[in-house]
Amino acid sequence: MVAITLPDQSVRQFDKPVSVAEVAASIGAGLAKAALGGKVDGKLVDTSFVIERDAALAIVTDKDADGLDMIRHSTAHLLAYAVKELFPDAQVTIGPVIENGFYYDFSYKRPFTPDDLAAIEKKMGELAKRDIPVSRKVLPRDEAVAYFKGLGEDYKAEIIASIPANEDVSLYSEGDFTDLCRGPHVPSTGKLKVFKLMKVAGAYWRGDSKNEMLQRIYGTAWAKKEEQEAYLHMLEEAEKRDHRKIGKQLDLFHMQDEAPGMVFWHPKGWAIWQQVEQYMRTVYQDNGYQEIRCPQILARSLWEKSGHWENYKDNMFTTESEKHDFAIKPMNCPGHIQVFNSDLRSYRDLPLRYGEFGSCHRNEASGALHGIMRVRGFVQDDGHIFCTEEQITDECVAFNQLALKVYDDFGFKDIAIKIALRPEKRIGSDDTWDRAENALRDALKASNVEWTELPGEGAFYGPKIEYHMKDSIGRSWQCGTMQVDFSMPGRLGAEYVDDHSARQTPVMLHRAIVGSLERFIGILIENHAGSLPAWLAPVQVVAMNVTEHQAEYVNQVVAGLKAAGFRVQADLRNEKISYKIREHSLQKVPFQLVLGDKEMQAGTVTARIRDGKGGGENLPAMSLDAFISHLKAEIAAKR
RNA sequence: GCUCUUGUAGCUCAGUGGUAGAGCACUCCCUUGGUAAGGGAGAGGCCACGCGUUCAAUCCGCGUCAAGAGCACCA
Repeated sequence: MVAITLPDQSVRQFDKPVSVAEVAASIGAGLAKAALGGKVDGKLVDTSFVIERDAALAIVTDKDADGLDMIRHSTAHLLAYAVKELFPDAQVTIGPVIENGFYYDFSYKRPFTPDDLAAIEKKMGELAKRDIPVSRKVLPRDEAVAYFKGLGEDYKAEIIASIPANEDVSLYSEGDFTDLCRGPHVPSTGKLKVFKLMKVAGAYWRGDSKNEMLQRIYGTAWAKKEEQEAYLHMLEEAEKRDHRKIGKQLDLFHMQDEAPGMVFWHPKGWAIWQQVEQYMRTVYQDNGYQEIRCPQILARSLWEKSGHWENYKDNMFTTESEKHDFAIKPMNCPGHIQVFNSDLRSYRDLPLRYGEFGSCHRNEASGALHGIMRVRGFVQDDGHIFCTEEQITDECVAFNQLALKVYDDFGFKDIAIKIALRPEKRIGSDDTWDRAENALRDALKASNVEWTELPGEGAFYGPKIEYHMKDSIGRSWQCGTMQVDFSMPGRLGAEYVDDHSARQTPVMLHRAIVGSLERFIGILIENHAGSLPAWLAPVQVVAMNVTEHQAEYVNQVVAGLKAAGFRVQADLRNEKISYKIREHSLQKVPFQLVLGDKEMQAGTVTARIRDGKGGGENLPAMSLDAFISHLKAEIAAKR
């Protein structure tokens, strides 16, 4: 007798071992048809899996996250099947599930073209329609190696050969195609209905840049057509919001060949920058940080002490003067330690918090550069806190609160917090790491927030908290970080005098909230699709005349708004009012003042608001003072 | 850095082995028009850079630089 416990805790008795498919069929024909796999005592299996003894079973369908993963994984195999049909001499390698889809890497004598992709996708559709059964069999490892070697699939053979010799491996077959795979897979290709191949690109065999470059085909797959359409729509939306495109359209910045990875900020882009920087400056001022400024270029001897010359040289721009080597700073922390060291510090001075909008340069690999999101020259809201080990938790609690407030002010409400824990390669004793990691956990616990932990992802000198913000189309960006560092203060000779007159080395906390301002502004642009809220908008108000009679009145209004501290422009051009409105609408100006004879005679302004519903919406005509109050309220609310 | 793709007017893009075209933007003229493009004329390019092949190269080949996608990288 086999007793199967279903998720609703009901128990079904079977008089002999029973497959997942049979259990599904015993529940209902609909479920039998929908079943993609099963979860037996928490382990995902195929529908053909035979349950030999009492177990808990959940039937997996496309309504479960596990089911969707199975669909994606099986679609990756379908892709490989189609490629082998069309290009028999291509070799298969691996094909995992990734976020929103899957990929499969092939070794082939030439790159696949877009035409190839279309042909492969068509073939996949045909193979899916034929509803070919997918079957699983198990072979001893050595037999499997021989099998794939015999097929000329050297990469597969290599993968299997790295599995321990005494283990069996599972093979999945559909039609003439057999692939090594841990599984599980959907029972037949007909379950795969919604998929699309996205792009092809190179990728290294086993992810190592020393290895051969393979052809990677990316695809997306979903349970329902509408889900795929929503996903494709999101991608389109992301493309429309591309900060590089909007940066050009709104005349915010440009980049050119002579300065790869570095930004030329135009007046409007720099206006945004100034808003962000000035805002972050008040954050420093209001939270116990002292702003400082350190040199851009420091001598090699300092970088040798800090360890950068040895470990980070490839990423630093170096220069030389009168036979001495220098490096342009890639980060601000060594400079901040110099300021700390410039005086004899007491434990009473701690925690000592320094902040800097320091310009840093890193020689990033050319292929890593991306618009203003990944650059070689950048500025961070970089701060360092010198404190004692006992103070770490309190400082992290305060920082956590501050970071969340800043994200909220910028309109990011959905923040995921993670702690990156000790990596394999690290310095410091396990005891120190225990204390540091627990200090971060305690801080987040005390802050009453939830977090996830990332084992092995910490920096070599200490663990860190990471802040990931979700943007308006659901993408996640890591910006803020709080890192505990037990190493650099000692290396660079930072000390303070404790309450027994003994010299101690402080702990240093590296922290940033927005991170690189370049990148953060890129994120802001994409998050708002260029329509920045009034407090950040480079031009907050444009005042325009309907005919030239009101030119003088426009100038008066503009002068009044300027005096009130707003970023405002006049548009007195000899163009129709609808033409001007269109232009400033495309420029995403939040408020457009249309000033004609009506307004001039009444001494009022009519404001057309950007964020109104439909094509365009006006505020009621009001006095200039009333409009100034309205604008001030908008800006104060950071809407 | 690696693989593939790309580089033509300020912008978005056509195009050809015989030194180039459109729309928008720009300048001038007409127009003074009330909520997303009024009309006309004009100016504007060493076709990324260098070296080859050719009678002739923006186009073909090689190299360099830069950009894009992905990979690797992000201490």
